[in-house]
Amino acid sequence: MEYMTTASASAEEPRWLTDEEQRTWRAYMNAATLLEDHLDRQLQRDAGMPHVYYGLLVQLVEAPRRRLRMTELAMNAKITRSRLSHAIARLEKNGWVRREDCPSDKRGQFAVLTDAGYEVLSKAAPGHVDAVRQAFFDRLTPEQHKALGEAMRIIAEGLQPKDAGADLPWLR
Amino acid sequence: MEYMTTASASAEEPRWLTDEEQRTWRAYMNAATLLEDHLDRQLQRDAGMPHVYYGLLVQLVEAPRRRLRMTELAMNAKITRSRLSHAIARLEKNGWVRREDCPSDKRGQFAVLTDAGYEVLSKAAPGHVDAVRQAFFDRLTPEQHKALGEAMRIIAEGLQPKDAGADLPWLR
DNA sequence: CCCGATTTGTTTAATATTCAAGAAGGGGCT
DNA sequence: AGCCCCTTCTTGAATATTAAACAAATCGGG
Repeated sequence: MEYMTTASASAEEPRWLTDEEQRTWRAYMNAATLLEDHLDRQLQRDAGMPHVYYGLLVQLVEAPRRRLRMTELAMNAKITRSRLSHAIARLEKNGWVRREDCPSDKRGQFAVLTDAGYEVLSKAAPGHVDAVRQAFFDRLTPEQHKALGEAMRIIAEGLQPKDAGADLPWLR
Repeated sequence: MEYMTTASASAEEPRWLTDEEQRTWRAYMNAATLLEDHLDRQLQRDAGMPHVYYGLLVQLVEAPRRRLRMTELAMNAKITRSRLSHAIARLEKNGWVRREDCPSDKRGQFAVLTDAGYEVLSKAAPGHVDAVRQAFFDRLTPEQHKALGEAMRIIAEGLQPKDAGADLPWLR
């Protein structure tokens, strides 16, 4: 009951969320859920792929020579290597990405954006930007935008500690 | 290329994101991805269910007589009825929820939190609150907290318009 | 050089979600 | 009643993700 304000029977009384914190947390969860659903739907309709897959193509198009090592791509996208393997397999089947061996490390693989991948990205980008703007930026004041950006940077940083044994998705 | 700053070949030049907007959007996506992964992992480990399922139990424990109609529960959780049907089936198999017919509408079903469901929720709640605090609230100033809450409320509202034909998950 | 530990990436199975379709009841209408 | 349309919820198949295990290559000492 992450939201409970009342007492409980635990040994060390947990610091339950205040009403204000609950309201913020639920607003965050609701917005995050609806937003991801919205963008998934838009991209599935207009580009034939979910939002995460689209994000992978974006990472690739921005990378030097349009290619990235699998682990680096997983790190940029904040996902596991397993998930990435499956995703790249699907994108490869679509002809939007191909794999290449890494010359310097025989274990390594590059994911490379193909011309067809570049095409589908170019076609989908304007509609996606519109969707993001309409749902997100167009509704926020500059102050809210700024505060939200800083807050999210802090949270993202906090969830990827530099520690040795940190449980990060791309190292699992 | 939702992040592109450069020109493109589209008919109406899309309003690409500014650098600042790109930074905010990526920070948001990174934080949201890492946060969901973090909470899913914590709850899977400590309660044997993903974060969304936990959220369903929370909705039920707060509802009168610990029960909600399927559509209402889907609406509260911002998910599709199909997804909810599958989720409740799983929670039912665990003995944490049971279904009941609605007397006034023979199509209707209630999802009801069982005592076992209440137990698992009570045991998991403190650890979950800790995780949310540590990843989220403990890192934000009161000002950031406030701004973020307002921003997310606006975004969530914007994504569930009152319009007749709106494409909302629980009406699909 | 050799060995054990680590890194890299994939694979299989289990689980979860989406998508399209459909069964069944409700409600308004003639 | 009969008809049509809408709402409610579920189902089965396709897709996506997680979890656990693994092969192969690299790395760091001895």
